[in-house]
Amino acid sequence: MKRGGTAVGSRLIVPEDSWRRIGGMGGRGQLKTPASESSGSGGTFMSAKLSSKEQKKLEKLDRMRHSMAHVMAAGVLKLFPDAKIAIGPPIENGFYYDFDLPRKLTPEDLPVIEGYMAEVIKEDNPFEKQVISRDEALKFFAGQDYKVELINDLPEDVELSFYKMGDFTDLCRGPHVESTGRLNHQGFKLLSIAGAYWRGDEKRPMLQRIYGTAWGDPKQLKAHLEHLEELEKRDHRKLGKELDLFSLQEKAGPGLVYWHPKGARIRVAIEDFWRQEHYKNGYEMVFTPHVGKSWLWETSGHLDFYAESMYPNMVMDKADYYAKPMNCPFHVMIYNNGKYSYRDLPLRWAELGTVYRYERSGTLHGLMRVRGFTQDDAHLICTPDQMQEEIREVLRFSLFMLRSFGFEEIAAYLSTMPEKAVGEPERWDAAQASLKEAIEAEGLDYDIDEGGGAFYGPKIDLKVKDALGRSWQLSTIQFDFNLPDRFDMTFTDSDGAEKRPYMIHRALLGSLERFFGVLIENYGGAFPVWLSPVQVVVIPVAATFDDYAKEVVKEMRLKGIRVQADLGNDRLNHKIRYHQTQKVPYMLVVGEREQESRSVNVRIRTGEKSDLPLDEAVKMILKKLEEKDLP
RNA sequence: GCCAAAGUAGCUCAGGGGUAGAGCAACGCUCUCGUAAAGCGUAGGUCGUGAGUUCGAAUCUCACCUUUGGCUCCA
Repeated sequence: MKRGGTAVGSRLIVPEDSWRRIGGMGGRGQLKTPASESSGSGGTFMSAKLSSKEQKKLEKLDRMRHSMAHVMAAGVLKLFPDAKIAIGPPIENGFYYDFDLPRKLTPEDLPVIEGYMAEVIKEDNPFEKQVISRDEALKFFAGQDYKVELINDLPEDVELSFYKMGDFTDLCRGPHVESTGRLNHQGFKLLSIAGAYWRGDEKRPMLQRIYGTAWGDPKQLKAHLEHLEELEKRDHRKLGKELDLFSLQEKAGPGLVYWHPKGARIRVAIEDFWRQEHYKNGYEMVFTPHVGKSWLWETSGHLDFYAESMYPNMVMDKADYYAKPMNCPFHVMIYNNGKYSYRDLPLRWAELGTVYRYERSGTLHGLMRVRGFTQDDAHLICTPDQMQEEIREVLRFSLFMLRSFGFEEIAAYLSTMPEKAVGEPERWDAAQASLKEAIEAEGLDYDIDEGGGAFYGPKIDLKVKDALGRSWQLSTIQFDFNLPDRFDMTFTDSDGAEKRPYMIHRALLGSLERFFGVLIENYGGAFPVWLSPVQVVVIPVAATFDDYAKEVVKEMRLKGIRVQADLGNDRLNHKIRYHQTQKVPYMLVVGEREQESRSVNVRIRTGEKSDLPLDEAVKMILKKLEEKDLP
């Protein structure tokens, strides 16, 4: 495969999800996304930072979208008078409503429903609120099982209200717009149909959900739809194919990533930088096995709490082996293989460790959620005295790494002690205080998720905002009060006593696979020069100049530049077009003029052109490499 | 895992009970070319896998695999 075509399609972009912990264990229930994630339009990064004016605007949009959900339900009831209706809240950029319908919806139903909705809007029906007693409400919704359940589940002291709009009445807390005329009949679009469990519970009935987007006017709707198109263009799965970066192959197992040579070039660039910076920051590298005997996972507790996320056992010599879902027990094994004193600490051990986790088939998603991935993992083992300094340093290091990859907007989330937790409260307090202190020292915006930490320790997560305004959780710094106990880790303190060290897990980029996916989408495949798989292509205007082109390649390759000549039989225009679609940062066109003056005509990916002496061009490119800049 | 949709050449897709199609890419030849697609030709497919219906299946049925959109944003 060499030259890919283009693709068009239409689908919703998935909100960022893949929330990966790096250490400890426990079920999925312990995963918590930071608070303040979901509200607002256009993807609010830090809801707390919104001005009151922006807040008001959002409230207005939310109200409009909520009303739009009612309008859609009214439209669906016209199509299916027997439909059972569930819930229909406003969401980011739009709304949805869940239905229990007599037949499966098809995409062809959506325009029909849209038509009904436009009619309802034009009718300019007022939204009328009426407070209603529980009995009346139950009577009204007799047969509407979901509504009945909702009513019964509402606390006794809550005032129930109905909103009536035309002949559609819904149990609703409101608020709504005054009347449907306030909605823009050209400002909404139904986007997709999806299955959704009633109340998100997989043991309950599967409902049909219709998602829609709604805006104040057609212009905003258009802008939003264009934004969705842009997201689609940048989809890492699409770009991964077009730029020949990676693949996932069903024959060989879902959720397992193949890094092709061009993707591997990028990964190696990332890893080289990563190792170099870790050594500069006082880390040591370790390498640990991919599998370990059950003793390890019994001791760590993974087999008790994490088994359903692990690949099943392999039996060899009558012993059970498991592929590692986390690196931490192995790092602990290295620690416990020796004896350390306070003089040896802190230890900072890093590993690009590949782990395997069973993810449910329906949750796999390109590089973003996979079953085998490489964490840029490290464990810090230190004395209580060193803890604060270690946290501050690791946070500083995280920010440096993220910024090196072009992410400038970074926010922190601090998750604190949950109800069920291991470790003494004093240790939690000390750890939380040091996390908070470090965040403040770096001047980061942050939110606190009270009680949102894992049972084994508090943590800081860092989220970055990408070029399209989406936020991605990448770094995580987590205390672990569990493994040191379970593995009985100790160090000898200055008073000769054996004491328990602090252990901190951390991943800066998260997983290389996911980080790669984020990078691809952030740059839309047009990477900074230092990450570009092919940095320079030399194109002779005719075969007569092949030798000079080869000479230019040789010269640049010696300088460490990833360069190749395109000596194919194709036309110049064709070659330029191809390498442009491959988003190669620099094309050097060479012909008679250039050969005679030992120069090159530099065509930058942006379309800019300039004539430069060969050695100047080399210098310019090396500078961009050094600065990790775009071309 | 569950619901829905999809899987046809390396890529993007059309077709649809009766000999498998296009464009791009690949390969060959011609042209020797100055900044986003030269021309002609050749080759390329167990139509996701397996079973079934049928004289005949890529097409219809069923099962499985994989992919895609969703599955705690609460009346």
